[in-house]
Amino acid sequence: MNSSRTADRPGLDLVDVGTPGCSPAELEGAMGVEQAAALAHTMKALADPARLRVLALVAGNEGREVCVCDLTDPLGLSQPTVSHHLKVLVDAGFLTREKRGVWAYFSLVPGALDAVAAALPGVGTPS
Amino acid sequence: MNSSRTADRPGLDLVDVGTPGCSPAELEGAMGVEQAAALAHTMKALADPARLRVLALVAGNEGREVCVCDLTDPLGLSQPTVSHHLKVLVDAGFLTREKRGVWAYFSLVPGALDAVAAALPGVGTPS
DNA sequence: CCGGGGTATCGACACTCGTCAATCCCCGAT
DNA sequence: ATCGGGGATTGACGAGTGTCGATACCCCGG
Repeated sequence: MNSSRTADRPGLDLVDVGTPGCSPAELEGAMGVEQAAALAHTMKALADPARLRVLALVAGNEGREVCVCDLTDPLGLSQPTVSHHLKVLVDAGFLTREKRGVWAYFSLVPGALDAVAAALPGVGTPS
Repeated sequence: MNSSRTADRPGLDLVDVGTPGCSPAELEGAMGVEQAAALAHTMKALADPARLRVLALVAGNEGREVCVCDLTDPLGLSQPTVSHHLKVLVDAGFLTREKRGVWAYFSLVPGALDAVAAALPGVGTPS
């Protein structure tokens, strides 16, 4: 817990003596804790170079479906690692996995990236 | 290094015999390694509940500038932790720090969030 | 029925990251 | 000049994560 905060902020010491100037809990726009955790969890799935490249590769070959063995070489990662990243992306709702026979084809969920982009705080709040 | 990949994928063995079916490096839209690393580094700054709430708080109080002591209470974090998160956000280019006297006021950089949202692979690429 | 090959899972390891207590710095006020 | 207080930095620790090798699964072809 934080202590102190006994000094007044200059130019704001007018309202009340009880409010010491830092407006302790008067801030608005506070994103809920669960909402922030959920969004952070979703963005953690994107905050990785390998996964971003996976998305770029899948997005760039939207017509042709992409399997795991297509990604190991361009990414320079081992097959278990690529499979792990794909699982993370599928679990986050960015990709869909369609297993036909032995091969697993991945395609990106339309609108998933846009939903994340729109959920960022302050995107539609200019000044 | 990955090995094998000797079998052909069904229905795609038509282009060339030299390409064994998984089209080793024929994928397009491959984001550069540095570019992916930079974007991932930027998104890592956003992939945290505390930092997302900081941005929401700053964005929700655009008119009133926000100092560190304003954030410790709503976030429930200690002052060093809040300062650390603010440093990360400033370093990532999402916030600007303006120190007037003893107090440090933070305001968000307009367009920074939108730039990240636009840099996501496949945002403007619907099918 | 058996073998091969693509894929997913497991265990382990190294590295990064979020958090706090303690401390230091720096500016304004007295 | 001295004091007080807001903010940044340091050091440390626990949790989370990316990576790989080894292995298990499972479907298809012969």
